[in-house]
Amino acid sequence: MPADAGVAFEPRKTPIQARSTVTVEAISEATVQVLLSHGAEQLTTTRVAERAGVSVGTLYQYYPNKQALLFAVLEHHMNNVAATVEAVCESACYRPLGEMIKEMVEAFVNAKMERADISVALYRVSADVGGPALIKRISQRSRKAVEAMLQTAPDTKLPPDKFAIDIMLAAMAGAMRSLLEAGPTSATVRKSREQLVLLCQSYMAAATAKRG
Amino acid sequence: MPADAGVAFEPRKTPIQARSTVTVEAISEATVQVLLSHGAEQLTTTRVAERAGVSVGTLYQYYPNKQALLFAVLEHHMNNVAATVEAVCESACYRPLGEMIKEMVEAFVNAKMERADISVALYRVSADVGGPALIKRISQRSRKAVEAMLQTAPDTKLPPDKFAIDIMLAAMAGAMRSLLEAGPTSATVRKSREQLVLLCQSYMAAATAKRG
DNA sequence: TCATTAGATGAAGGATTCTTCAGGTTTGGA
DNA sequence: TCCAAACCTGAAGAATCCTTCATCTAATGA
Repeated sequence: MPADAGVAFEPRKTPIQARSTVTVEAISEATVQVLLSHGAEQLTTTRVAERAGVSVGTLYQYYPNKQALLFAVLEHHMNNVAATVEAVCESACYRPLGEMIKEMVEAFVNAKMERADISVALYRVSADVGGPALIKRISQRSRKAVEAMLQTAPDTKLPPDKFAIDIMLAAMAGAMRSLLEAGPTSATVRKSREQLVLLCQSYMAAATAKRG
Repeated sequence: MPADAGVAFEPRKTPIQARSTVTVEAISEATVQVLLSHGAEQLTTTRVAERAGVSVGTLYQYYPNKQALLFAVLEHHMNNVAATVEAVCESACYRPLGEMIKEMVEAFVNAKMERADISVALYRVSADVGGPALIKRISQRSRKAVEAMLQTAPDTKLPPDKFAIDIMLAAMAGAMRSLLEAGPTSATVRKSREQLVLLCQSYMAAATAKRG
């Protein structure tokens, strides 16, 4: 059985006073900072607390354990990206298929690049914290958003396949991961974004029969 | 700086007698077994040695540290997959573009599925062992093989772009990872393989101008 | 003002793991 | 047969790290 079965991830205490709200945010931000400066391997609860300017005990008042802390940061980051994609999906309804895809893919790439360093740091953490399960959950949300958008496309005949959308999103995310981990230049990013758009466009065009 | 900077990965001693060759293989295999039965988190050098039927000391005679052990297993697995892809690329030269891609993608999917359990276990380990660097190295090998194959395609005009091939391979691997981590049924695998072929075919068709 | 609750502290407990090394066993050749 | 090299052993050293809890301080409201 996987190591992380049945560990509590829920926060232990909810901030009530303004003071503790600040503390919790400081801890969250410190986690990212430590991840960036020391790497996942060297991230200890003590170090995070230090960086946040609080004591370890305080950290454990809001996060039941180290995993929960990392999970919270991962979740926050992924929610950000997913929310961005969902927003774009809504605003791109009723446009031609190619444009929809372009908007969506570019939004995704841009959201990831916005905090490229954090993305890379979190890749290293993801596996130890139940990342795959979280990814599955969030991917599903994104898939629904994309699916809803595609159904409003004027130039497709077949209803877009759930399965195909999943594949497309996984491919997009996978290519992006590979790109981020390679430490891309801004020129590389531009070119990748363009190619990724083409990739998704051609696949979706092939997966949904065209009318005219 | 990343945690794993400057650690020795080279084997400490090379097996000479037949006895030690057996030992090293037993350790390698035991690593995979422990990975599968206990997960990456619970993998300790002592447990691996136990499973291999040797003492920890013996393990450290051939692997300088735990990372090196995991890295060796990861490298072995990835080399396997890469070699399979390269072989197929050679044998599919001079065929129409679509067929080439189909052969290549199916070979990749099949190779990954062959040892699906190991693949999943290794995903969890990859980040802690310098996986990204290894992936980069091996991807490059695969890309060259694919590139060479594509240049023999009779029905393309533009020379296939290095960059585009990288994107395609990363997308393919990323989608496959997502699939494997979801624990697919054999029906899902079949459908995914088919869709992945379509994804790569349509992208490559779009990226290389056609003649007839 | 004072009692009550929220919040913070950090030394110490407890547990685990990686890795070494001094000494024993096996192998292969002379 | 005998020795040197190869190989194996596993208890113990050493280093971390996670997490707790008794205690202290700050805020709230009556």
